[in-house]
Parts: sequence; structure tokens; C-alpha cells
Amino acid sequence: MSKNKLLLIDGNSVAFRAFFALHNSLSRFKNKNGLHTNAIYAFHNMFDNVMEREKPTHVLVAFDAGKTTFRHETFTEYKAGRSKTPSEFTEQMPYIRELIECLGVKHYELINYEADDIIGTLAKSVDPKEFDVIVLTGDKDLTQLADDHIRVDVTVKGVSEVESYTPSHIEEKYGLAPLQIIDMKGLAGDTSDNLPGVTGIGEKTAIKLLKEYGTVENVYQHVDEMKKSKRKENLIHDKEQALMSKELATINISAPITIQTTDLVYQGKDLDRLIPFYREMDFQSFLDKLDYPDLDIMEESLPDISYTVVDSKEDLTQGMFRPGMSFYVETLDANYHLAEIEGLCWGDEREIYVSKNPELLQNPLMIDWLQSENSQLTVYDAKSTYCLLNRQGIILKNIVFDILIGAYLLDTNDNSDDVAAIAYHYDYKTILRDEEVYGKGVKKGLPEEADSFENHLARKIGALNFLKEPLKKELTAKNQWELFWEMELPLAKVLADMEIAGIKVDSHRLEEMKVEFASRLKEIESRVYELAGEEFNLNSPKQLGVILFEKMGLPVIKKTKTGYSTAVDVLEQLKEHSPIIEEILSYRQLMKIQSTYVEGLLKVIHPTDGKVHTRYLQTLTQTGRLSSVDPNLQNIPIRLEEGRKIRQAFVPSKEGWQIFSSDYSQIELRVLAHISEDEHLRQAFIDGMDIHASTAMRVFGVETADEVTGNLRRQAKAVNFGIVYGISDYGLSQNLGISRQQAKTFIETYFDKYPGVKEYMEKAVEEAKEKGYVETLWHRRRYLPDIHARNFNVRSFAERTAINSPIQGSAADILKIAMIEMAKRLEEEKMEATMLLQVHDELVFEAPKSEIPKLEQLVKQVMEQTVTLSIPLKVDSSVGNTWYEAK
DNA sequence: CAGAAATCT
DNA sequence: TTCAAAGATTTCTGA
Repeated sequence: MSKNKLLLIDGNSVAFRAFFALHNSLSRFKNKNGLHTNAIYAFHNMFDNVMEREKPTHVLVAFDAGKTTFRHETFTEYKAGRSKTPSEFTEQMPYIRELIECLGVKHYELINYEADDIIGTLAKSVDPKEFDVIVLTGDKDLTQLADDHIRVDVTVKGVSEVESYTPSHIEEKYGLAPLQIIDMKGLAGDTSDNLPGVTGIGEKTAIKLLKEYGTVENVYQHVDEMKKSKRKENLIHDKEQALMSKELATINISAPITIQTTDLVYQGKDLDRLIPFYREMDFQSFLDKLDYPDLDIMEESLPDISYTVVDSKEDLTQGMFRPGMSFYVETLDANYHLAEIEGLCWGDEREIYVSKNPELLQNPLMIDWLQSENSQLTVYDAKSTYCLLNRQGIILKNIVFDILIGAYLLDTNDNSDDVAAIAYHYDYKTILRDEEVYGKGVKKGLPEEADSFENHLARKIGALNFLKEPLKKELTAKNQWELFWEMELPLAKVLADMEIAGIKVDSHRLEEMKVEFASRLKEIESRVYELAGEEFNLNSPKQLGVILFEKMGLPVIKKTKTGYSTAVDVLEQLKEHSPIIEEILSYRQLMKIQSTYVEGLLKVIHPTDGKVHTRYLQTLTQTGRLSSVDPNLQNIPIRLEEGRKIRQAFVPSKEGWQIFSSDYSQIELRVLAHISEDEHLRQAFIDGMDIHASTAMRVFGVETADEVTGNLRRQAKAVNFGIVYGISDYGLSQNLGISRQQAKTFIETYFDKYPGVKEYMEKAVEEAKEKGYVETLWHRRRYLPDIHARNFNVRSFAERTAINSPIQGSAADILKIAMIEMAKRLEEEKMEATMLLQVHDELVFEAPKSEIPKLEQLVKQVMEQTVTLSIPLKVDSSVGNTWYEAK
């Protein structure tokens, strides 16, 4: 039989270490009730680490009981003078005890004794033949316990590192035996426990004395023999203190404990308790780590919910549909343009209906209800619901609330892509996360028990019903109802239509390119291998690093966490050393075009209509921009000619049609001019000037526009970008390849010449500090908890965000408003033109050639006039037979 | 599954 | 003194 292993954890000191390990993330670790959770979280990680490392058979966490112990009877000042424990820490202690119980571990405390004494007593009382003992603590005092079967692990830093004290390690480190640690404390004292020791003796001197005399007592036996010195005087004078300090530092190994090792057998985590605990703490990452081995356990932890199962479309009756219900369509694949419908559900407080049969969507009662003007539906993700129903030929009409969008607007940080996540946030706990029910990755699928699936769907409706009122109320309270009702909800419909329309891709053109790029890649590859003198994987920065910096001996300019950096800016600097560099750069560019845009795009062309249907994520970005996935149509190449050719493959869907594109000119700087009210910036836009040239004139002191050289304009452009992003002199100097000092001067001059901008920036940071958030012109909020961070970098980032988000976000709002108006006008004008894409400041349409002049005039009017700022908005338009030509 | 590299506004 | 420009997605490698 293998030996037992007993793990003894010093609860208070490990918890305290845990608290400080994540102290600088204090603001990020808060649950929905405002409880700090950093110590709980870090304690859990420390526990997991030690369990993983040691795999003990028995575990106990010992705590100090109360404030006073037998030691205070000896020395009333024991542990006095400690700075007060932060309340952010003490509030977490009860939860740490609860966590320990949930983890299936016993904890123990004993009136009048410290955790040390409990640990010491247990460690020394077990039979060394039966047990190895590991002690985990944040306090070196416990190292005195070390012996051949007891090892003391002291946390070092972070959550994973410990220093293991064995007798031989202590010998190596101090030249002492474990028990002499106590003598050392006796002589040197211990500031954290307020042990006085002997005046003038620290760790070093104590060790020296102990090496000679062995113990405190023996030091005093021989103190008279010492030659006259200040130290001798101190030793004699402080004898009482020394002996008392030693006594206090000695761990009591015969505390009257009432537990035995048989009570401490480790049983493993108690999932029934742990899962609700994680939810309460908002520990999503720990929840994710559980493999959810048993759906039954999860379900049993929830109270029952009642619902009606509808098996076939014949079973539907009029009475099942009422205005004001919630409605939800379930798919397993996130791509709703392709996903199968796995089930649907709807209901209100009175009744919830659930079905696994998508054929219900063919029943006229159902169709009429969904298409009616007065169904007043609440949904979760309006856009996906529109698209899924559209594929069934149903035009969903009367959505009045969207839980997903509502939650996103209220707090963009709360990135919930799951009904349950939002529900938990509002303390509604009777629902499981999709991952818990369906699993994830390759194992994702419907639960084996049909009941589980139906239950889950019913719970979703329950959650939607519950959430709508509090969310609406909060949106109103935060002055965001209009943002929701007039911008985001109508936009969901516009986006759905754009996604459904899709954009036609000329696959033959892509196939041609694929062949051409493949051969060019091969050529470059072989040249690189020749120059390198061997073959390797050019796609591996790691292997490339070895070739460049070890084999070829090029100078190392920058390192990454994992090795040599081979990023563009590094390679640019190495160009002179070898022709291989240019080849590598072209390879990388071409490879990107080939894999992502040529091959990647070919893969996502819809088999029946030859189009690509992206999905715009409406509730993802922190600023209010959209993002685009599957495929991403917001980063199709344009800067370099080679990549730009990809746009030749984006063509109109009908014969005789053209691609039309309009983009805002300098929208972010215009927004900045409006928000900051800086008179010079505003005047430049009002006068219709070239903004970068205008900046160049003011910042570089040039009198007339003619004198602005290309280089000056380029530099001014970089400064303008920097301003929008929340500038730093370093960033600007990197960008322009100038000295930091020079960059600093540019920035100072800019602020001098545009004082309104400077004032805006200061105000934005101020506002963030005061309110905890910043907002756009349309009250889109972004919370910035890090604005108070002690860490310089973290705080600086939050400050730049405070400056940038209202600008980027307001620009996003403007385009969203224009899109909604544009969709409306196209319909009113009964035009065939279709809006296809949005690329942050650009809208792409397709239209019959004959409609183009009218479209051009309409788009310009809508984009420039729907929103009016204190400066004009300006759009540039272009048209062509492909997206390539339209720009 | 994270990191590094490329792409866009 | 720290360290350094805003917001995104996709592909590949290699632990």
C-alpha cells in the first residue's frame, strides 16, 4: 500500500497571500453584489495548484479562532501594531470557508489557538510510517515544523510558486536545523508578530550566534564569556524579551484538538454546492473548467419549471399565442445562416410552450402570430431570430424588446452570449448555461434526455420573461431607452436584411488568383530556402527566428515572450543585412492573402446562391462599433495593390448592376471637433480644408497651404491619428520614426494650437473618474473601472480609452443612424438598390446601373444630413463593376 | 488553446 | 521609474 499524504493548509495566511497576489486586480474581481472576490479566486487557484502537485489523500485547512490566543496571556502586545486588515479582505473570509467546504475539504479552528498550533499538533502527531505531511502556508514561522516526513511549502509570489522547506533546505539557506528557526526568532524578533527579540540583533547575527551556541538558552549560558561589546550588553539587557519571543514563536504541538486524520480523508469537490457557489461569485472561468460530467446534478440543483410540450404542428391552438410573450429559436451552431433549428419555445407568465419540432413554423397560427403587427415579442438576439425565421419564409414583425441588446447597452463589459449569463447577472438563477446543457467543442450536442433539452428551453423563456422589465427599467434610468429603441433595435432588422442579402463572390476569379498566388509563393519559398541554406517552415516564427538570428547571425532587435520577434517593424530594420528579409516579408503578405482571403473566402461561399453572408456582431465591441465574422468582410485588403485585387471578386448579384460605395471623410476627427468644440479644428472643417494639411500648418507654423510638403502632411496625419487614439510621445515617435523628444514637442505644440482638444481630453478622463464611465453623443456607455488602477499601465490604458471611446463610439452611432435611415428611404423610394456591407465608416450597396445617380444623391443626403453636428459631415462615393473598382 | 503574425477602419 | 496609439478577425504553429 502506498503511503498516505496529509496536506495541512494555513487558512488565514494563505488567504492573506491570495488577497495580495491579486491585489492590483482588486477592482476587476467583484461579483454582482459588489463583493470582492480576488482572495477567494486566488485561494482557489492556490488550492488547485497544490492539489495537482501533491495529490494528497487527506486535507485540512486550519484557521485562527478569534483575536486572542494563549499567547496574548504571555504578551499582550502579541501581533499588535499590525496595520488594520483591509475590509476588502475580511469580507471575503466567510466565503473562503464556504469555498473550502464546497471543495470537499474540512476546516478547523480552536479557541485560544492559532492555525499554526493546529497544524503543528496534527503534523507531529501522525505516524511517520503512515503519513507524509505537506504544510502550505504564507508564513515562514511554520518552517520550524520541517522534519524527514514533514515538508513546509511557503508561498513565494503569485499563486503558483512556493518555496519548499525541508531540513536540508533550511540547513542550506540558514545553516540551521528547523527547530533553531524558533531560536532565531527569539533573538532577532519578528516585526509582523510584534516579537521584540534582542535590540540590535537581526537575522544575520542571530544565525551567527546560533551556529556557535545552538539555542537561545545556550547563548545565555555562555553570555558572560563573550567579550565586552554593545551586543553583549543588549543580550543581557533583553534576556527576558528573547526568552519570551522564543516562547511565543514556538508552535504548540500539543494543542487540544478534537479531530483525527480519519476525519480528513479528501472526498473530492462537492459539485452540488460548488456550482451554485461559483455562480454566486461570478466565477465563470471555474464553471467552464468543470467538465460538467453530470447534467443531472446541475439540473437537480434547480427548482422545477412547468411547461407544455408541443409535439406536432397539428397540436397548436389559437390560445397558445398571446401578445407580449417571449419567443426563442434554438440552434447549436452560432452561424444562423446555416444552422439547423433544434427547437423553439415561447410563452409568458401564464404558460410556457416548448417544441423540438421546427415544423411548427409551418402552422398558419404560428406564422400569423409571428408576422402580426401586435405580437409584442421579447426575444434574445433579434437579428438571429429574424434570420432564422426568414429561412423558414417568415417575416418576423413585432419585436419590442431584445434581452441581448439591452444587456449589452447597459454594460458592454458584461459580454454575455448566453441567456443564463445575463440572468445570473440579475440574480435569476434557475437556468443553466448552454455549455452546461449542450457541452462544447466536438462533444457539443443535444442532451441525451429529451427532458433536459425541453427543460432548458422552457427555462430560457422563463429567464426572458423575468429579465425584460428590469432591463427596460434600467435602460430608461440610464437614459438609454432611445439608444435601444431608435437605434439598436431597428438596426438589428437592417443588419439582418444585409446579412440575408449577402454579397456575390466571383469564385472563378478567386480560383485564378489561387493558382497564381500558389506559384508565386512557391518561388519565394525556394528563394528563401536558398538564401537560408536549408528548408524550414516559413510559417513558423519560431523556426524563422532560429534561421535569422542563430544561423545567419542577424542582430536581435526585439524579443517576444516566446523567443525572437520577427514582426514587420523588426524585419524592416534588418532589410540591409540580407535579401532574405524582403522575400520573407512578401511571403508573409502573400500567404495571408492566399490563406485568409482567397482560400478562406472560397470556403464560405454559400453553395446555392454563390454569395457570402457575413454575420455582424452587434453586441460585442466595447465602443459600439460592429464587428464582422464568418467571414470578416471588414478587413478585406485595400492598402497594397496585390491584396486589393481580392476586391475584384466582390461583384453585383445581378446582371447590369454595379457596386456603389460611400464613406465618411474623417468622421472621427469631425466628431472630435464637434465634441471638443475646439474653434480651430471646427473652423478647418467648416472651411472644407484638407484637415491634415491644416494641422500641419498650425503645428509646424507654415503660413500657406502651398508650403505644406508631403512629408509635413504625413507627419500631421500621424499626429491627428495619435490624438484620436489618446496620444503618447513614444507611440508617435515609433510611428513617425522620430525621436521621443521631437514627438513630445509635436504633441505639446498641437495642444497649444488646439486648446479645446486638450481640454476635452482632460474632461473625458475627469468624467471617467467621477462617474466610472464615459458615453457617446447618443448615451452609449463604456465603464472604465481601471481608471482608478494603481498600476500605471493599466490606468493609462483606461485614460486613453476614456478619450477614444466617445469619439469612436459616436462615429459608430452616426453610421448606425444613417444605415437605419438609408434602409427606410430605399424602401420609401421603392428602389432596387440594396445595402450590403458596413465597414465602420463606409457603406457598400449594389444597384441597377440606372439607379446609381439617384442612389448617389440619396446616400450622400442621408449620410451627411440625418445627423447634424456643429461641423459638416462629408462623404465620398464611388461606383464600379466590382468592389475593386468602387474606390 | 495561446501567441504571433497578417488584414481592416 | 514602470511602458507606451483606439477598435476588430483569421490563420498558422506548437505546447
